Order: sequence, then C-alpha cells, then structure tokens
Amino acid sequence: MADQVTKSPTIYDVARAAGVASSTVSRAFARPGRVNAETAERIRKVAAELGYRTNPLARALPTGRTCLIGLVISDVTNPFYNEIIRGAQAAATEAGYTMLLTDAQESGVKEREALERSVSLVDGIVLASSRMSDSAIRMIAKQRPVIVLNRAVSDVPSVVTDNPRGMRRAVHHLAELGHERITYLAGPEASWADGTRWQALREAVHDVDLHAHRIGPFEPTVAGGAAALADLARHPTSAVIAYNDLMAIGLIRALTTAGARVPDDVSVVGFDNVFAAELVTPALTTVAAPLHAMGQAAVRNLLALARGARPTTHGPVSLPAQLVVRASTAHRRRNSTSPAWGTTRVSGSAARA
Amino acid sequence: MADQVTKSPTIYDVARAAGVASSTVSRAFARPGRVNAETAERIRKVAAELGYRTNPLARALPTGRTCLIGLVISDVTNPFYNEIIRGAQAAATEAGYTMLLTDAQESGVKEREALERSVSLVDGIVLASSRMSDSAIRMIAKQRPVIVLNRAVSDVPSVVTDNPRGMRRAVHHLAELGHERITYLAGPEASWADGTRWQALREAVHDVDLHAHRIGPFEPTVAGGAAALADLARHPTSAVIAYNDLMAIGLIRALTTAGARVPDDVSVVGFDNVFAAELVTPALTTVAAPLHAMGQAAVRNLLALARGARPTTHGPVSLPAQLVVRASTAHRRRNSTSPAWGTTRVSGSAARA
DNA sequence: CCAGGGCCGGCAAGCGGTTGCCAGAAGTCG
DNA sequence: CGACTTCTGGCAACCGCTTGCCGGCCCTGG
Repeated sequence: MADQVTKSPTIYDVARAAGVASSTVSRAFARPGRVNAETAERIRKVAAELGYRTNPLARALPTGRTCLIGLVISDVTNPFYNEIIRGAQAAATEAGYTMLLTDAQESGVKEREALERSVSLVDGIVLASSRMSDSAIRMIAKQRPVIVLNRAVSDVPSVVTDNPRGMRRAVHHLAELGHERITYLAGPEASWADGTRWQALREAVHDVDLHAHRIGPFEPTVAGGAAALADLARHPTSAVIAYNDLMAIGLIRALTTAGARVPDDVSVVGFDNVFAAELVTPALTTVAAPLHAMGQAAVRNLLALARGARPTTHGPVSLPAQLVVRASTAHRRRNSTSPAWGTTRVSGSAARA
Repeated sequence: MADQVTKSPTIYDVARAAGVASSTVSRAFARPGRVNAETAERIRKVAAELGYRTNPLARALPTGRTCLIGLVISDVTNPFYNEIIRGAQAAATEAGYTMLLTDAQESGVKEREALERSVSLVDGIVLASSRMSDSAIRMIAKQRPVIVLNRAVSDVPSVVTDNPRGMRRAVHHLAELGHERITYLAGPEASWADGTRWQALREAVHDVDLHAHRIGPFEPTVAGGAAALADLARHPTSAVIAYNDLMAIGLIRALTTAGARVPDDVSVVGFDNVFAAELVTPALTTVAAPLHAMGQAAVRNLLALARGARPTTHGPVSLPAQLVVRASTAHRRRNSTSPAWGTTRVSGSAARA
C-alpha cells in the first residue's frame, strides 16, 4: 500500500536515461516525425523500461486539451440511459477520450453545480435530458462545446430522436387496431421530449381523425405511471400512450391490479424501448429510440465540434425511431367503451352497449 | 460558438485587479485564515466580478490531487450497476470529488486499457466486478488507492455483499417450501461472486439436508438464463437459484415459453434485486444486494484510503443481503418431480407419481 | 524601551509537459 | 563550391496554481 509514494517517472527521468533533452522526449511521443526515427525508438525503449507514462494532467495544462468529455445525465438510475452511456463511452474511447459521468439526480440545481465543478476539466460536454433552463445551457455552451441530447435548445447543437415520426407510427398502429381515443400520459414539464411528443400526438391524431387527451404531468417513473391510473379512470380511453416506458409499465401494473386487462381492455404504448420493456408482461409495445446510436452520435458530434467544426446543421440531428409492436396493444373491443376497472364510475355519458 | 476562445481569468488577473500578489489570491481560496479576512473578502469579490474559477487541472499539477475518482464497471448496460453508480456518485459528490466512469464491456483487456489511460488522472479507483486477474488488480493498487467491489482480492480492500448469508436465506426459503433439489445456474467463471455463491449454496444446502447441482457457466444476461434451459431440462429440479436476476428472468421466460409454469412447476430465485426484478411476471424472488449502499461504501472507503487511512479491516467489508420474496417461488408440487416441459424426456429414473 | 513572536503579504521555485525559436549538421542545387 | 533547405536536437519560456521561505509590521511582556 505504501508503495504509492514512489513517484512515477517523468520525461526528465527518461531524458536523462536516454541522454537527450526533455523536449526531445516530449516530441518523441507527441510528434513522431519531428524527431529522428532511431532516436525516437531509443527513447521509447528507455521509457518503456522505466515504465514512463505521460501524465495527462501535465500535458493538459499547456495544451488546454484534457481528452476528457463530460456526460451529464438527468438520472443515472433510469434504464433509458444505460445504452446511451455505453454508446457515448464507445465513441469516446474510440477517439481516445475518457468520459466523466455525472448524475444530476433530476435536479437542475445539482446539474449546475456538477457542471460548475467540471467544465474547466473537460474538452466538451454532452447534456442528456438536461433539466436546466435554455439560457443556462447556452451559458455553459459559451465556455465549452456542448451537445444536448434529447432536447433542442436554439443555438446549441443537439441530437434527438424523431419523436414526431415515432409518434405517428404509434398512432397509426393504434388506429389500425380500431382505437378512437388516445390518452397521453405526460411526463415532467421540464422535459423537452414531453412537449414534443404531446405536440406530435395531437398532429398525428388529427391526421387520422382520432382524439387525443392529455393527463398529467406525472413523474417519469413506474410509480408515476401507476399514479396516473386515477386520472385515467376519470376519463378512460381504450388506448394510452405514455411519455416513457417506465410510466407505461407502471400504468399497466396499476391497471392490472385494478382488474383491467392489458391489452384486452386497454392498449398501452410506451416510449424509448428500455431494457425492461420486453421483460414485462405483457411485453410492451413501444417507440424505440436508437439509444446506443444517440449516445454515439452525441459524442461524435461533440468531438467534431471540439475539433473546431462548425455545428453541422442548425437544426437538431434527428435519429429515426421505430415502433416495436409487442403484446401491450390489441384490437379495441367494441363493448369496452366504459371500463370495468374504473375506480370511479365515469359520468355515465359513455353508456354500456 | 466562437466565444470559446475567450480565456478564463487566472489568479494573476485577479491578483492584478485586486492589487495583490498571485500567491495571496491562491491562499485566499485554498487556505482561508492564512490571509487577512478583509483582504480575502476583497479578493473574493474581485474574483467573483471577473468570473474567476480555480482551474482544477492547474491545481492538481503541484498538489498531485485531482479530486477525481475512477469507477470502472464491467458492464454499464447491466442494470445491476445503476444504483451502484448512483451510490458512488452520491458519496463522491458529497466529498467534493468528481467521478470518471468507465465501462469495461465485460472485457479484462478493455478494462486494463481504460485503466492505463486513467490511473494517472485519478486519486483513487473503484473496480466494480472487475474481470481482471488478481495480480493485475494488485498491480494497479500499487499505483493508486483501489477498492474492489463485489469481489475479494487479497491485499486489496473490498466491499461485497454477504453472499453466504443471502444464499442461506434463499435456501431456507426454498426448503420451507418443500423443495429438495436445487439447481444453481452459474455465471461467468471470472466472477468472484459466482464462486462465492456456489460455495455458499453447497454449504447451505448441506445444513438443511438438501441437494444442489450446478449447471453452467452461462452469460450473466437474460439470454444466458434462457440458454440454461436445455441444461436444466437434462437434469430438472423443482427449484433453481440463478447467479443473478437477469439470468433468472431469462430462465423464467424460457421455461414459460416451453410450457412450464413458474412458480408452480419450478421455483426460481435470483440475485441482486435489480430494478426489473419486481417488474417481470411472475415478480422475482431474489436476494437483494444493498446496491446503493455498496457504491457509497466503496467510494467512502476509497476516499478514506486516499486520505491515508490504513485499510480498515483486512477482510472485505461485507454488507448485509436480504431475501425479497415475491412470486417466482412457491411450494413444490408433490407430483411434479418430472417436468412436463423438458425438451428432452429425462432418463426415466424419476418416475411420474 | 527592546526582544520575541504572530500575522500577512510577496517572492520565486517548482509540478510535468509543450512548443517557438535557434543553431549545427547534412543534404540539395545551380 | 557556396548558398539554401531540411532535419534534428536543445534551450527556455510558459500553462495556472501551490507553497516554503523571507521579511516588514505590530503587539506583547519584561
């Protein structure tokens, strides 16, 4: 344990051992070609013997590049991010960057504090589902290259999923199954995705002549979805689209324990296609976001930005979403306009057949 | 976007503006008390006006402390780590440290490479379910304080869950339900936890006079669990304990599609109590690891170590595990010694009642 | 009234690299 | 053969902050 005091060798040690100047050692590593091939080889050999490794910190000081990128996530606990993290990580590693992960714990304030402490450390930042205000984001985008993920902020490049298209597909699917009224379970109000999805739903629904109704907002969690049951019962529909999979799962569970059957009594569609979506019973029909690709795209774009590229397009980069049809959606049953599961009997307007 | 060229102010800028020496500015922040209260106050005010923030990199160079800790995870995609990450993050933030997250992608080699690039950056490292060899771990423990999570390596402090106790509880639970033979679905061979669990199972089973049988190893994933079905069918038992929840879930699914009922035909117990465990149908009975606490404990111990504390005990810090009984375990049915679901009919030795 | 001790601020030497500039050696060319 | 490149290696000045050491000033006690 106490071995840790042995300081690791520096370029000076290597320089002395190899009989050259420290600058030559530095160049042998940082700028091969700038130094004679043989010399470089020799230096490299000596360095290897000494176990020399260039100290990234010391390197970063004069160059200003740390080869670190920050990934800030609104809630690491949310399975939605698992694949995003991995995608980001992959892209970072591939480019020789290391990732600094920060959990904002669904709090704009904590997010800010964390950022405060790390902006100066990183070469760029990916903000995943940031809960900060647009202006706060723009503020930090002034200090470092920033890419926002799953959100659009004017003047800041972003990558998002094609929510409108995904939503349209979900609506068409539901329409084909004979559903006429769709309830949207809203997520957090601070969420850009939530706004986009609801907006997309209204448009999609209009196209195919259905009706949409929004309830919420709820927490974007299983508990939040379950909590939505009461509101849903007050204004029941045969189909529900939830802000995300977690809420969809929560709702399904609540419905089930309330005695309703999914998908027979009500069809439920989620968003994101998180890992658990195919595990639950019934398996969840959901709009799949290309999670891995998003993480990857975000980091790649960020790195391009950091290298001085102009922000590619002025709009967000939009990645295609797909509808994954599983077992939580089915044909609407003609005689099930009014639910048997309502905690409150509905206003009577919807008469039983 | 181009604003990023504006360099941020340094202590020199502040010093000039405040009419003091740079060292005084430095001390005003780093060592309050060493400098006159009024002066400090004035400096702080000027600094605030200039928007000065101390550059952690520059600070780290002379001090050698980066206030960064590395968390290396064998597979970020595994939900098992979600809460661990958060626990670790919480403990780190609370101590003013930032976390560097690395995904080893279940590869000892990638793990090593990643470490290679980051050891020199961090003040300490938490290795979660490392896939590296003991000696490799000891090697890096020589360079930096290291805590291994979910594994025991001699001479390196670690935090683990109390697998033996957890296993004992699971076995007793199964015994009470009348099961006599238990199959263990083994996880990765490189996994320390796997060895411990199997060992614990054998002992626990011996105590209560049951029988245990091990099949595997399998991938510690849903697919791995599903893949285990064939082996299980060859040697069926009424109860199964899986290396982890993911495998348990996979097995349950495979069993179900093969026509077996869980828990009626076979009881399944998992390990870890990941998020999805309570979501699946039937909800999974599992040995719950204190995920959040583990991440937290790991980081706290690491920080203590980094501060120069002697490794607390010489054995691993063991956190209590609990059995969470849900719906995937039930009384053994007398007449179900031989399964109706076997893909291969069993050797006939186990006659139908 | 003077010696001794705090308190405070400044000086300057690093921490471990990078890099602009310089100069000697070697190669090129008319 | 001399002028001009090109190739290589060294020198030294940073990058932004920390910190050991010094010294002036003021306070206190004998």
